[in-house]
Amino acid sequence: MTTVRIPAGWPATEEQARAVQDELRERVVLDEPGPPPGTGHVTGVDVAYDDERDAVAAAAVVLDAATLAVVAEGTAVGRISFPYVPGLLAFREIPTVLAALEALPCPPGLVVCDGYGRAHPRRFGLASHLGVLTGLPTIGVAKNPFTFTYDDPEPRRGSSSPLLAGREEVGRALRTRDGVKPVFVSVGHRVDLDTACAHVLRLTPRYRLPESTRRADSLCRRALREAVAD
DNA sequence: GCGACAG
DNA sequence: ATCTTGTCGC
Repeated sequence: MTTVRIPAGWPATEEQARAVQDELRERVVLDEPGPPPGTGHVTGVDVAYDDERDAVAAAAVVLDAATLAVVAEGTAVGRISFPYVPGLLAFREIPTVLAALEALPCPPGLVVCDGYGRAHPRRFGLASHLGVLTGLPTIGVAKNPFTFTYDDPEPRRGSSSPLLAGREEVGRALRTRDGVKPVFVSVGHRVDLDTACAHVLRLTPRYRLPESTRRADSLCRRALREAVAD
C-alpha cells in the first residue's frame, strides 16, 4: 500500500476548486462509445474516511469483465485533502484514488466511480475529473439522485428513465434488481451513456450496486482500519 | 433569503 | 462518509 501526499497547488478554497473544474471540463471526451461490455478489465474505486484522525484510504479493484473475478487490487492511504462540499467531492477523493490506481500491477480498463460524472452542477463530477486526469474511460454510479429529478423506472431489472437537470438528460436512473431502488448512472470520460448502463447491468448479477464498487468499498474500509491501527 | 445537496 | 443490534423477509 502507498502513502499519498496532497499535491502541490491543490485547491485550498471552494472558489479555486470550481475554477479548476471549469478549466478541466473542456477536456472531457463524450464522443467515444467506450470499451465493449464483458471484455477486458473493469475497475472499481472507492474511498473511506476517518475525519477524527484526518485519515483517508482508497482502493482500486480490477475485475475480469467477463467473469467478474478479481484480477488485482491496489490501495493507498493519506490525509484528507478537502472538506466534503456537494459538487466538489472530487477534491476530497482524487489524490488517494489516483495513488490506488497507480499501485495496480495491470491496466484498469474501464473505471467505475462511486458518485457522478456528467450529472453534476457544472457537468464535471468525480468520474469526469478522474477520467480527464488519467485518460481512462470512466463512469459514475451513485446511490442517490443528488439534486436531479427522475421518474421511477418500471419495476424490472434493466429498465431505466432519464436523470434530468431541467430538460437535459445528464444520466439515467437504472434498475439493477427487480423492485429495488435504482442506481444513478452518468458518463465520465470516453464512454457513452448506453454503454455505461450496459456495463452496470453486467456488474450487477446479484446485488443493487456493481460488484466493482462493492469490492472497492470493502477493501478501502479494511485499508483504513489497518492504517489507523498502527 | 432559506434549504437541499454525490461521498 | 460515519455512528450501529436486531430483525423482518426472501
